[in-house]
Amino acid sequence: MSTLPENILVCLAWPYANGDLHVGHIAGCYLPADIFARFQRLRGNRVVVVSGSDSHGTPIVVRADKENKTPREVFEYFHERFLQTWQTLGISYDLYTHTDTESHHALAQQMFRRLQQNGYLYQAKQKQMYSPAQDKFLPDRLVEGTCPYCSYDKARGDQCDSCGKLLDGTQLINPRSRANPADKLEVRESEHFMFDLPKLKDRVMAYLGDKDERWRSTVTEFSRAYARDIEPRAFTRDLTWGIPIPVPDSEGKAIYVWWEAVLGYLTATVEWAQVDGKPEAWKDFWYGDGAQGAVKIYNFIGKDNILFHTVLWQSILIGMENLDAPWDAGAAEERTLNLPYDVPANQYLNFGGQKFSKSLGVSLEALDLATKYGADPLRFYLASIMPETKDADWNWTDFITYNNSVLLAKWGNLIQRTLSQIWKNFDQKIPQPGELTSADHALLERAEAAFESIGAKLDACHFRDALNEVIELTTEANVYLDREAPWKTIKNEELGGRARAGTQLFVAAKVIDALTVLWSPWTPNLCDAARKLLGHTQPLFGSLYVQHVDEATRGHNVLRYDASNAAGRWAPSHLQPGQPLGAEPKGLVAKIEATGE
RNA sequence: UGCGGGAUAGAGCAGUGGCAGCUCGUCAGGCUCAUAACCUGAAGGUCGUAGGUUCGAAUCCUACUCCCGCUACCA
Repeated sequence: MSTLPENILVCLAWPYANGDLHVGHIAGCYLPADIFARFQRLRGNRVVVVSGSDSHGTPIVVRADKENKTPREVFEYFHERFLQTWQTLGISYDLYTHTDTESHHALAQQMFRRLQQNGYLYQAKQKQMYSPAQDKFLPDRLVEGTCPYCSYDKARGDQCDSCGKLLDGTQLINPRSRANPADKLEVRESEHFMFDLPKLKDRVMAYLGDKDERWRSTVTEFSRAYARDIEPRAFTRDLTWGIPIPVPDSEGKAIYVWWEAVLGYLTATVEWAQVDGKPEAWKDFWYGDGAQGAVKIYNFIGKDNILFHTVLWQSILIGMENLDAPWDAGAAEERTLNLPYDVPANQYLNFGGQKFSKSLGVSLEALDLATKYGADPLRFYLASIMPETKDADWNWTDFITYNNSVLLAKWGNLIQRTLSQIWKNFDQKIPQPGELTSADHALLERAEAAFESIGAKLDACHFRDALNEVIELTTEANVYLDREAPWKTIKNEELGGRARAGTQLFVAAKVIDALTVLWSPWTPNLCDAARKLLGHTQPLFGSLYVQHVDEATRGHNVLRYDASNAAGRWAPSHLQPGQPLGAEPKGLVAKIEATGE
């Protein structure tokens, strides 16, 4: 076993700021990452969670044109929506920023220069569609024309919707601009920078070579197959809405959004360190083993992102070695950046054919659902069906059922039935236990052992497996109550009377106390509420807040995590007899009624 | 067309060579502390199709079918 604390950097995929987040995004990436981060914080590790909104790229420009707005207005709107979504769902970022900050721009250009200096960028000409009217190159998506294969006359430059063939904009017959069909397009050559990935292939393959034990096979197989036959990829695009490349006389050339978006993991860590008042702290995660012990970098993503996070991002990190100012002005010696330790990629959550929105009158937008039903029911259901090995489906009936029959009926009810007896019959205080029976010991030992076994599963990113064990222990506590029946014991001196009932309820309360920690990565709000009832005064976790960061020419809002009050520990219960309950227990979990229309 | 993943009880899923499991739902029973919540038991599957390897296959091999992702400036 490694020694604690470890430096754990949790990187979440950067959501594209051109539309709201739906439950599929949450289940695939953000929720598992948050469960993991909360668990690691409870364990006492030094955890930093970073991500941000991806603000560049064509779709944002398209949407902006359509709505008569600037790209910046579009992405800033969705960035604010994302900040709300994270706060409502409790996705606990140490820093959630975006890619249009001055510092990200500067560091992305530094990445470009460093890759160039290290010999990994070269120039090549590419044919692309050019609009004389707009005086710019058009993205293939925005070009329309007749498909050379099936003659469909509204084929897009990237793909024909009729026959499904993948196309190149220059292949279209009678190409025209989708925005302005009168515009006569020409094929022109454009000079671009290419990332010489084959040069880095051996080092990437070596990196992928020893990942079998930890990584999911869906991730390793796919990545190796791709890396084996890797080819150069374009590093620049003809786009004004992006980060300009640091090359003289290259107007209109931007860094292809993918490369600078993944770089965000690094630049956001740098920004986190600055905002946190410890500008050098990012090095503890990106260089060597860090000042305070081993470093592990995790990248949580969806399956569509695998190659970018297992091959291409690694190529950048390796290719950027020996970074200099402004990253690391004082570094004299050669330095290499740390590569991801694990890339737990999930499959997709789909909505296959469900008539969800009609029956309940809501969409599957994550912010709406969390606002309407609360974060915990949504987190719990999504975690229950989390697509770890294959695609899953959102189902309204199941959502309601999972909430009502597991979260409420098993877990909420366990708290309610136990604490209400203590409240009524034991002076609102945790009872003093007498001698423990073998059944008492068995359950208490089980609750203690759960920290080790569930912890191991969480540490290995086996979230569903871990959750099942938490539910199992919750059921065992319910079984214990049913067998022991303190409500009978207290009325029957032959069974031990009030003293024995007090012991039974003490055992149950102690297991509940442990369960509030074991459940907390999934349902943090419910668990903190339960702990208040038990009489605890400090919360398990810290809280999220928005902070405004000013730079030279513009400012931006970031989400941060304040851990100063967090008192949770991933450790067995220390609940003491005599501790007064915090309040009269009543309905911690709300029942969700099916509208039945 | 290539590369990768998936197909197991009504639904959602676990199970990588040794009697087919879990949660929910259904049916029956118990309990009455608890938000009609809790607990026990039962019914329900020829493990996508067809072959093969093996004493033995959901699990390994071959072919096929369907679904998903990548091969796109949709991150």
